[in-house]
Amino acid sequence: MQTRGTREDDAIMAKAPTVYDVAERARVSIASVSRVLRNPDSVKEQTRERVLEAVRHLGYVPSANARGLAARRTNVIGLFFPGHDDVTGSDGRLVAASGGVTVVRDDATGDPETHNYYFDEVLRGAEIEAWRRGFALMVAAGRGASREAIVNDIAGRVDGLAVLARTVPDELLAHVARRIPVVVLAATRGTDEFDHVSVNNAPGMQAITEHVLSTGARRLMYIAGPEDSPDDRERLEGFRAAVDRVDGVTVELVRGDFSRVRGREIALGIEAMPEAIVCANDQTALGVLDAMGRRSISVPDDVMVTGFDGIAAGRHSTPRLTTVHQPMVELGRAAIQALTARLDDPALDAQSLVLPVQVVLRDSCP
Amino acid sequence: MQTRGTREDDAIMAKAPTVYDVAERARVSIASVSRVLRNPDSVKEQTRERVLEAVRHLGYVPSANARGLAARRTNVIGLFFPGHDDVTGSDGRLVAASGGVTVVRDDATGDPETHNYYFDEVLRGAEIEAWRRGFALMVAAGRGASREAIVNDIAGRVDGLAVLARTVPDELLAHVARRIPVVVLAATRGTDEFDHVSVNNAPGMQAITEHVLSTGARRLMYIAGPEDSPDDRERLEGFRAAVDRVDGVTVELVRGDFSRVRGREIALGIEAMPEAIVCANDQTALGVLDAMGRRSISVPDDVMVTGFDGIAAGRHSTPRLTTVHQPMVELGRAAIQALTARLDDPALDAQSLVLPVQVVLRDSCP
DNA sequence: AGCCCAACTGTAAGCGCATACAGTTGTGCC
DNA sequence: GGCACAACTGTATGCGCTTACAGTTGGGCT
Repeated sequence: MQTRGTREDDAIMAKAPTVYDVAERARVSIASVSRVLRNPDSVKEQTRERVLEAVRHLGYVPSANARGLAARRTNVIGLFFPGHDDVTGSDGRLVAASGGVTVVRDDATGDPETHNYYFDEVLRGAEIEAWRRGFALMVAAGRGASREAIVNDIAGRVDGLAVLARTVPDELLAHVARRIPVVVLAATRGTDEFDHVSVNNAPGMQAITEHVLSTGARRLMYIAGPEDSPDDRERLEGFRAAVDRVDGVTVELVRGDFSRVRGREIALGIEAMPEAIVCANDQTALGVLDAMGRRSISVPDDVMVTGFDGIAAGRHSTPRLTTVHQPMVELGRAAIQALTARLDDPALDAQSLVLPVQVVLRDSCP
Repeated sequence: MQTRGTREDDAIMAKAPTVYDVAERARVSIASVSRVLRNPDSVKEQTRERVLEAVRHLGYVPSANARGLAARRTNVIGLFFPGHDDVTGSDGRLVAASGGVTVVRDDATGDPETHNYYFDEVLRGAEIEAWRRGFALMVAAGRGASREAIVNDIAGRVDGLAVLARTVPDELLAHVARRIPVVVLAATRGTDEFDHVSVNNAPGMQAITEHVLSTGARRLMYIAGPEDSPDDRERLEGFRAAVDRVDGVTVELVRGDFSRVRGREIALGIEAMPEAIVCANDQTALGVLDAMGRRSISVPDDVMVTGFDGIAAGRHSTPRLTTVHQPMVELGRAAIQALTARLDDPALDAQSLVLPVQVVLRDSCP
């Protein structure tokens, strides 16, 4: 029965072919089809060819579900992080306005970016490492209400789950952890039994603060992040450690929220300008730079500014931002590594990996 | 048989509980367990409570594999995009240098970012839309050699696949498309039968070029992207269309590669400075701005510069970059929408959605 | 020629769930 | 009190694959 290629080529996926279909066409058993796909060397070449021909001809793609069920593992790793709030187009209807081009003028007064580069970088690291190790990567962001459903859903789909600190309620995490290994990112180990991967927040902040103090500055402002952030807490500790070792330092502590807008707001409101503003993250520091630019206050001459994170935008800001670079991509990779290590050996002790950071001196505090 | 909670709570996942375990504990059939999870209202409240208690007590999380197999759909959508080349730590060993903080000075001569924000944005849009519609999102980047394996792998795991143009060989895509719907991003429809989602490249570039010409500029340089990019081709068309409608315009066309480094290189090498440099994307334009800064050539007074994409970095560059904003997040969302539309109705005609763009006037070409 | 063993290949039993269909129970009504 | 029917619940099957185990084949030996 000869079939013209085109005939089946544009068939509208009447029914996805299965091992049975392939086996029938190749005149072998389904076991042989499975072998050709999983362990080609265990099949005679001639048989293998017949099977592969059938695979190609039928457009066969094995079902990962069936495979996962039979093999008892999915080969997928999940990454869960705090959600980008769904601001854009809340009703979700897109209009195809083909031919539509509008022109607007952006005078820099509009809403600043809300985007957090941090997660992109972590995600990139995770993606690279996961596929390198033969795992697919599934991503999910925390949506307020449906968080539990999503976490449960993803937990049933993966062999292991990496979660950003504070994005999943402890109880839910504990529930999930009974089924698959969980690694927590950006938090050092507390009393829980999970693996952790974090960066050297306190020593990093301490080092950059010491650098600031080494310039002779004594009147400092510290713009912190949200109180429930473990990262923020550690950074503040590092800052205090540095400050406490030097006499005659005055500190004004302001609570920010890690955002650029808030950094700008705060900096616009400063009356008695300090000699240096140490920010808990880069976004905040960039907001401060925005404000100083607007107020025509020279950085670093009138006030020095430092950040923390090492996001790309800081390399191109005006002035270029002095900061502590944390290895975000490595963080993602390390999470996957920790997870695969535990999958290989579930009996491993819970580990807590702390990645090194780097103080990067640029123009905002030379 | 009473069991103290703690006993099982810290069990090291001896074996993930299944519906059978839950059913046994709740003294119901597995069908009822399944109903409680999928369709709670179809079960008497009292029974439901017993089941939920068992779920909680046992730490039960349903297997998506088994569910997907039985239900014949995975509820996962895949996103495939060109890979970030795996540059960092090629051997993959991480050293936990806890306590390690190094200090470096960054004088802006080092390697510029290689990172492409474009994909991050698209990914974000896809992620939002997928989960909103009840699909999980699986991401994969194209790795040179193993591309075929990865695409096949992911194809077996998802109900639909979104692919960035030119990242997957046609033949492979055709193979996959016989099993699941495929939508191609950032390319208008050619001869294939896939759904497409793209942006209004040509009209957008035409509009911004017209704006440049409206300032009176007549000697232009155009820095294009790689030749095999459909986006680039369309933008160049738009540029030409604008230029052709005005007399006395001279154009020098240079071939770039969409990267910031290359943009800088090219701009550093310019001898006869044009009145305006129109770039095929923002990264290139930012590189040009870098170069002009270094050469102390004033933008826009001595030369105007425009980009295309609307990445966040352009909002904060010096000077702020005039560009064409393309809705990257919307692109990702639209891809998911197209996919779900086709899943709902496989008989749909292949559609080609073109999203509108927006010319954003900022300081580099006011 | 007969035997043994290596190299293949086939058979069959699940993996954990959804669901059609077949009970079972409880309620309102005559 | 008995019947019809609604509201639940249980039984049984199959989704598409992996894999232990049981054939089958053929070549090298004696």
